[in-house]
Amino acid sequence: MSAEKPLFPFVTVDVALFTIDEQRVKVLLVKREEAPYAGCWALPGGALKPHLDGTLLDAVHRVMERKLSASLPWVEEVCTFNGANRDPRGWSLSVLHMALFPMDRIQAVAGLRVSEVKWADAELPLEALAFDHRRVLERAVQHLRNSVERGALPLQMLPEKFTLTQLQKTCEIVLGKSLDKSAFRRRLKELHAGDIEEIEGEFERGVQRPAQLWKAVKHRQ
Amino acid sequence: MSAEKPLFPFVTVDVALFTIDEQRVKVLLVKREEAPYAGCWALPGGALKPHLDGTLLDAVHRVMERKLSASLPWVEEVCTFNGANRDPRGWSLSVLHMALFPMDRIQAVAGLRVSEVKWADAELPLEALAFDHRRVLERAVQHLRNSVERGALPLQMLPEKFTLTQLQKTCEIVLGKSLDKSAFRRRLKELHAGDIEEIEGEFERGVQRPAQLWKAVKHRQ
DNA sequence: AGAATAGTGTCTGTCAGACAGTATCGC
DNA sequence: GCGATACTGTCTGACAGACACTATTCT
Repeated sequence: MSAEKPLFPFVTVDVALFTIDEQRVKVLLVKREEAPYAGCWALPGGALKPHLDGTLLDAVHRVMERKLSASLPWVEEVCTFNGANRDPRGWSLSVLHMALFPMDRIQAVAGLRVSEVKWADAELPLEALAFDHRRVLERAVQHLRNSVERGALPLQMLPEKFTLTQLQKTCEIVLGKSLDKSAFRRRLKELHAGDIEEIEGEFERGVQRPAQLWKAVKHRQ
Repeated sequence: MSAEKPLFPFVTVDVALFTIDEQRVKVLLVKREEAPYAGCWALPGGALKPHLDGTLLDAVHRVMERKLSASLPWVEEVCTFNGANRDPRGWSLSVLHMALFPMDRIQAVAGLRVSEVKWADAELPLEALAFDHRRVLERAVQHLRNSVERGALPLQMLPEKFTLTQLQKTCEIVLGKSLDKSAFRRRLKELHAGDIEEIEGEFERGVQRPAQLWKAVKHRQ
């Protein structure tokens, strides 16, 4: 019950917010303004505020809306990182969440405060991150990849209207390997018939045969 | 910052401890002695004590050792249950863990304090459980099943020495469906060559051809 | 016509379930 | 030998990757 041995741990949420840009998986990083690790890049996150947040998910949305001025279309709990020694301020418990962000709205975020927020390559975390966020980020990337590997569609990374080729390319970038077009579409028809639907009469045009546009079918998350 | 709106949530660990008995998946329940839900059966668990526990996993082991007089051979974090309203005492965050227990040591636990601890059928949770533990248990069962479905072997539910038929039967009980012997063993050879090994010269004998005994290869968890 | 990409059909090798066959014990 | 279960080999159907073919636009 002394100051060094508090009865409660710090409870925080950390968010790995992923999108796709320049053919790479990107993650949102913020520059820490306060100690510890002031000036270091870190995953966005913040302390749970029981008087404001009904659930941890509420905390995630509250914290991220301040940083994004936009709401998150998809959030998923991944796991916790906890212990007496991972934060110099004391016993901390942080719950990692993975979130997805549409690639066509990157600018709305990146343009905000360039010196404080940036989209970094999620798979080349060259620089040091605050706390144990390097490990945390690795787990989040792994979670994303596993989800797609098991057949989940990262629809929330895409624009509202997208082509199947875009969807496939997104999966390929996440997985880091190329997929067969025919097999990919066969699987879509068999397993994801209820997740996406054609937008009748709308096509993406270019120097080629027009591509059917699709949209995600809204499920409650 | 008032008494009604504390700055910190309760942080607890809950444990779904599974084993196999009478051809069924069983889970350990304890009878609550204190309010709220006094007299109700619940999943074992307890509050994190930052001055005693280096990590949440330490808390799990500390809490369970008091109830089992035995250590847990396998513990895995599953997910959190949290919110302002799930515990009448206030904002609570409990981290669910799944643990496995060897079927040949059930008695060592069940015999302790029969009125306070019992092994209940994990898939027929007929009676009401304290808090939201019914949902919590469902998630834990689902986690166990998913793991085995994806190919994990629930080796920690088995005795130290076991036959492949026992291992297969255990998987079948968890999955709730029968498996093909030939395919099961083929997969063991291909994917789990490093996880189990024969105990040379040791066999399970009965009114039949003796069955080779195997043991789990120790990995750090 | 030719380039470019969308979208589809077919082939084929791989893998997993089905099932039958062989092996080895107790009685 | 018979019952019982351990263990193994082969067949086959489903599925997924490979790849080629057709379709439709712009230039």
